[in-house]
Amino acid sequence: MSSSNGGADQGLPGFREFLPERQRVRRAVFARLHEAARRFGFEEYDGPVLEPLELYTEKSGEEIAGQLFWFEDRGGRAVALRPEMTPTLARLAGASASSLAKPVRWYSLNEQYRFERPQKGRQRAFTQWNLDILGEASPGADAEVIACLLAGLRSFGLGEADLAVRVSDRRVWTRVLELLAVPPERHAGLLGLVDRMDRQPEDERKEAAAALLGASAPEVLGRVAELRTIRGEEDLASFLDSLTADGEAREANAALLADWSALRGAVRALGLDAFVRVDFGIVRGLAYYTGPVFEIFEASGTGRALAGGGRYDDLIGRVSGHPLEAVGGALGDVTLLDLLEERGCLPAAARSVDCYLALAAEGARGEALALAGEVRAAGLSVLYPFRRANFGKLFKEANRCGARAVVALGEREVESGVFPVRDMATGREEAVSRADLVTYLGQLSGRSPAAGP
RNA sequence: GUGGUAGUAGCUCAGUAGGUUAGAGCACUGGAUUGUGGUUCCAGGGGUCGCCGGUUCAAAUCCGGUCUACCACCCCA
Repeated sequence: MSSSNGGADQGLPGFREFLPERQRVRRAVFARLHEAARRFGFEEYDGPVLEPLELYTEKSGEEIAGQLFWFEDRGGRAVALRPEMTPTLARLAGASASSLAKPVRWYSLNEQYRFERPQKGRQRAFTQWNLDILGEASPGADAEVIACLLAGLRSFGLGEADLAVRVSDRRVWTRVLELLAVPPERHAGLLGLVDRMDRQPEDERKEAAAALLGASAPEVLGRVAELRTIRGEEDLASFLDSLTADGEAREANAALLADWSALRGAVRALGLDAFVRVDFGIVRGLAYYTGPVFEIFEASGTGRALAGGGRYDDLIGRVSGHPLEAVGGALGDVTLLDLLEERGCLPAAARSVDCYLALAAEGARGEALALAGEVRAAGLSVLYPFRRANFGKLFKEANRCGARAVVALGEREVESGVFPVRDMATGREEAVSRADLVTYLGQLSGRSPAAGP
């Protein structure tokens, strides 16, 4: 609830809080992402939350600082909360590039920060799942990254009807713009227009294009619009060749297409063709991509991006001085959780405890605590009440805690040394002697007794 | 940074010709239930109606500001 005036009682905008009920679900979601990474042989790494500001400004220019959480530390050094993992990864990988056995598959799942206005699907602090394959230039690596991201999403029950991977390629764009004689320094501006093509009014776009390209704007815009409609390799081939009659240029086109086809082939062989479509409307920002780029969208409904990535073969060399090919992708938890909730695909995550000790007589407290110690030492989770209560209330409490088993501990049990243990799922109750209790509870919980205190 | 909409109990929300003591469901606590859970029934606690100011005999209600949230733009690594 918002209280008074945006003070310290409120928390910062864009920073979420998770009560246990919600956090359980988040943990369950993250567990599936970890699991997908494991199936694809990715190893987890992590890095600092705080980095030198230059790590980000050098790569993307000074303007980026406006979208970072950054400040001067007490030693006068400009630092920033990480807005993404890739620069950190580039440094880590670059530093050990010569001693790494390539290819490397690394992933991370951690929180990142951007100083932007929060809105649908975007917070200032968010958890992102990052996957990267380093030291491998062939398109099979790109396919693996896409496949693993899809595997993560599919593990929640999302399928072909829900997800679409739209694959583009920065080299194709660069090639087309070259053949259209667009000066290299204008590429970024034009790609920005492409990125906005669905949102920006046509006359506005024409105006911007004219400002950027002068007289050639209509011709270039027409060709660009054509490229955006291409959905297959054959169409792409004839489109590229329609831009030039030069023999050498056409050979270069063919080489590009061969690489592109190899990616499509790998995706097909991995059984993912139904998810993937060619779509040169995808440009992926303007930063450091050098090859195929992709975004994964929610196929039905709002069509917002859930994940994205691409190849960035130059970045590690630029950051670290040790060139290393790289392809990666990332998936954020904000859009993912929204989508899973909308679809009813959130993993079930009920509170649970292996065993509840129903302490109905103060005289049994000593026995209960001793038992709790033994059961916990055996690796089971145990709860018991701090104050004695009637069995009715204790069973209610046990139920609320998600107890799988309840041990009745009253006057009678302490005297007799025999304890009724109730299986809360079936309602069945069995009398168990004190000596057998720990083993019995272990069997009931489905956990093998662990060693150690 | 720009624009639109909204803010009433922990949650979802009722509540305007301005008029005693601001309501419901869910959740929470207690009881029915002094040896056995989920259901049911009864009772209870919980509110400066986001905040500050203004208009008025009187403001949850009207006006201004402010904070926050949501939505869109910018941006999207």
